Amino acid sequence: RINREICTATFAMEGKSIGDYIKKVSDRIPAEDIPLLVAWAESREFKKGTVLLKEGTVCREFYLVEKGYLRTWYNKDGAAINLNFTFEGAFTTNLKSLNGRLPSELTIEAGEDARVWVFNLDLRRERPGSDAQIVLFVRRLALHIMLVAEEHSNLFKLYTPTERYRYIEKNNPTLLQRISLSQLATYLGVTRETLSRIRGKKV
Amino acid sequence: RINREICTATFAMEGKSIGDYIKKVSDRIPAEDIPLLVAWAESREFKKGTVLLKEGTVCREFYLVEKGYLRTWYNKDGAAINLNFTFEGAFTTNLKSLNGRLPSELTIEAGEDARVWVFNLDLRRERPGSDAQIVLFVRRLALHIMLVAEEHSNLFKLYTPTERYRYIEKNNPTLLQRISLSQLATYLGVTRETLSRIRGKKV
DNA sequence: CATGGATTGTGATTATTGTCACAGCTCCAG
DNA sequence: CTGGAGCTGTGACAATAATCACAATCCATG
Repeated sequence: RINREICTATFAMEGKSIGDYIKKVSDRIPAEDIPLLVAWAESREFKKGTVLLKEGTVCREFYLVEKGYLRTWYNKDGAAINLNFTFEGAFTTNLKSLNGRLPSELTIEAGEDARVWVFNLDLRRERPGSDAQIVLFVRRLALHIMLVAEEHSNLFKLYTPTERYRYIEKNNPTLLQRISLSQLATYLGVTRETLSRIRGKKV
Repeated sequence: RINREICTATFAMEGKSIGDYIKKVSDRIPAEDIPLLVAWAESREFKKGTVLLKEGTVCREFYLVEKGYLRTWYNKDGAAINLNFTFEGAFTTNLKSLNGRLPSELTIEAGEDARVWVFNLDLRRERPGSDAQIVLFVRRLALHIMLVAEEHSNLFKLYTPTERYRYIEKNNPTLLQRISLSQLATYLGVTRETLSRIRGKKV
């Protein structure tokens, strides 16, 4: 059994600044504009289980995880189906809700105690002059988030459950270390029993 | 058995101009900028089976279908897995390849004889002055395309094969009329035999 | 309108996954 | 240290889908 506390510390941002993660999304953002983005964001703490985006509300924020992780899930007939885990240094939001001003079908909550940079779109409007580069950044970020989501989708469209697990094992082992088997099972579209058996089989 | 020719005619653009479809993607594009976009695009004809985007090449275009349809597929161990069908009035491209200048893992080809508006990103650069609104349009279009793709992904993440078929039957019956059973099967992630049996069952 | 290749339907069998039940394990609170 | 709630592992069985084989049907072409 892996000690969750140690893992969290290991994966924390480790001296990298929020600006570094902004650059990672868009290297075409001029360096002098990054302080504008940083000034816009607000750092907040969330206890494990705290809901950042509630099903039924319109999403007006996006999030950059500094410590801990966020879990995005869909409520299917009372059961939670996990669609995304966002770890340190990564962004998340609900683009469908945010872009279309639609009530969210998804919930985003803290999977561990978390520190998160919150970018609120309504707050941004109150900061004149900084708009052009920020709009550019938000659009790049949106595409970035969608392309990450597409990779998860392809697991389902192209692979069998066993192949999905092997893919995660190879390309995203962080998930295996930090996410419980039951949580990971819905993320891979199988029951916890099936995932337990896949994991038990030799490679 | 439905006659494919008649269907195609029924679903063709019917007097709607390319400008109408641009407006549908982004109602914030000023009317006076639409001619710029229209001037940028080039109308081309493709015979059934012609490849518009070849696996391994970098995608530098996006497409608006005027007549016929485009089929986007992934080559898995020699077998084609269909990821998208783009019909009259809809846009498509490979955003991962286009955005990251990466060789495409996907192929886009004409599923019927087709007439297509081709928007070439390299051509756009040669048209000074029209850039700002076009960049805005391309970004909105990218998000639009991704959100459509997300709907297909959710079929896999949330539904069983039978539920997927029923969903398409209800929300996208065009697919059932215009796509052959074998092609539709890989799109739904089942074998053609299984799809045949699902279709045979009473609701 | 006949014909042959491509597509679709269907049965038999196998493989995979889900469901249900329960035992064992972990870890925190008292 | 001890209970107990919440995970996880595993067996038995049911449900679902894949695979293989072949018959039936469709439909473009000559």
